[in-house]
Amino acid sequence: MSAPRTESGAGRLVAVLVVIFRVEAGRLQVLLIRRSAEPFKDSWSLPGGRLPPGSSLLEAAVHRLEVETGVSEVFLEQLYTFSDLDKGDSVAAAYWALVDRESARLARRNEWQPQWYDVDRLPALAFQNETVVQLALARLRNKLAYSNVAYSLLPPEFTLSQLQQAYEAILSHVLDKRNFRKRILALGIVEPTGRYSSEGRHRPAQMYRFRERRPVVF
Amino acid sequence: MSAPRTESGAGRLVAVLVVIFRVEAGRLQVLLIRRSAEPFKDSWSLPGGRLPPGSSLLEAAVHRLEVETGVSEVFLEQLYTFSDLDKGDSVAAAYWALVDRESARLARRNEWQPQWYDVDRLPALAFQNETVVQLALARLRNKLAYSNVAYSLLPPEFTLSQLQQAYEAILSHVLDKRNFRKRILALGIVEPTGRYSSEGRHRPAQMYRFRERRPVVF
DNA sequence: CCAAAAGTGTTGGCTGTACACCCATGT
DNA sequence: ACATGGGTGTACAGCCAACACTTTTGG
Repeated sequence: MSAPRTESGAGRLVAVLVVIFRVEAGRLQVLLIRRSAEPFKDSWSLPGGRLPPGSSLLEAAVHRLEVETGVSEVFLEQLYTFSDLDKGDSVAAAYWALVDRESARLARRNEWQPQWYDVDRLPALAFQNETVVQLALARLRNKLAYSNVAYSLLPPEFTLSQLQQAYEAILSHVLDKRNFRKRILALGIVEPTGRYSSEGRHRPAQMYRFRERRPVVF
Repeated sequence: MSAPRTESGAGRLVAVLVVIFRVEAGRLQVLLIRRSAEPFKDSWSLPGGRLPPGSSLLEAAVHRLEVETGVSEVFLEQLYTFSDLDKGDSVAAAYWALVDRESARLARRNEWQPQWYDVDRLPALAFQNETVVQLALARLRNKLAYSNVAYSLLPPEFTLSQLQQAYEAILSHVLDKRNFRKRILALGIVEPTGRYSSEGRHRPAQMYRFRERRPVVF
């Protein structure tokens, strides 16, 4: 049957995890927390928690993201649901999100000590959270090519060079400037705002914004 | 936290659904069953059931597929996990699979009356199973282009015309014969067996097999 | 005038698409 | 002989990758 039978017996423990990425100083980073409970107490893991009764998976993921970073209107998508991350009998629905380093601010006062880590220099993680991160990273790299996911990685206005730097950080290889601009402009995911970045000791740069601040796939 | 706390209180009900496709007589079909329990008793739905204690999601999906069709070595992949298919507090992990009409044989004696339905002529479904089917269909169409998913839709040996017919049934539009053959051969997902189909009142056709009988993505 | 980043075009290869005819077989 | 499906090639267009110099500004 496609749904629960009304019957007795405890169900499964359902957890929700969120892989939260940002780009900082040309590095792709993931948000990790220190576990405050057993098992794996004090080791690093992805933020997450038990799915509260009455809450949908998405609501729980949004809430967790908001608790950790303070942001909510960002790209957030289901990644995969795992049932064998630990030896217990639990099911973990993983989500992934992209946040802008300026608007995402970690709650410093948290009992778990949230920290950003470069994806290519992760510490040892609880359960098999490295698997989850790797899967999220693969999805991210994949979606970069044919969607506007990056919209929530950058501030509302940005230069094409900044966008390119974000792409390079994610893909971890350099891109040709002219081809990058051609491709992005041809995709039509951004448009010029008419304003110019003045923050250089250099030539001012045209600023752009994403046409859509929600997921669009091509 | 990324996993269960050891604590009291019942968890969630976790269900596993499977969207099983086949191609029959040029039509793409989905397997449906009649619900034998409330709610939605006697209406059609996707095969599924509660995730048994101690079982992983994949094991449960494999098992369900095997119960319904008798096959197990086929393409089977996680689709999406829903938490709002019904008004209850359950979570449903959906999988999708492709089976060959020759080897998949429905268990006739089931209390639920499994039946194949054309995807474009579904009856009213319980919960929001139409959503699930539509999502699975989108994934299937998408994956056709850059993977060998079709490997479990056809018998071990088949002609390129049969393969093309399967593609056309899934995409629901006709394909150019020469371009199709060029593309499939260039992808390298199939190879000639050297044998010839003799089942025509027509010219015998070269038979092919898939190089890999497990998912390969390009 | 120097350093630093912005901005800009062309070419060649590859890939995908459109399109029509002949062949082998069975009846 | 005819009906049925099997099998094949070419030409054009769009896309992607490689590649280097000039401009603007601040110091």
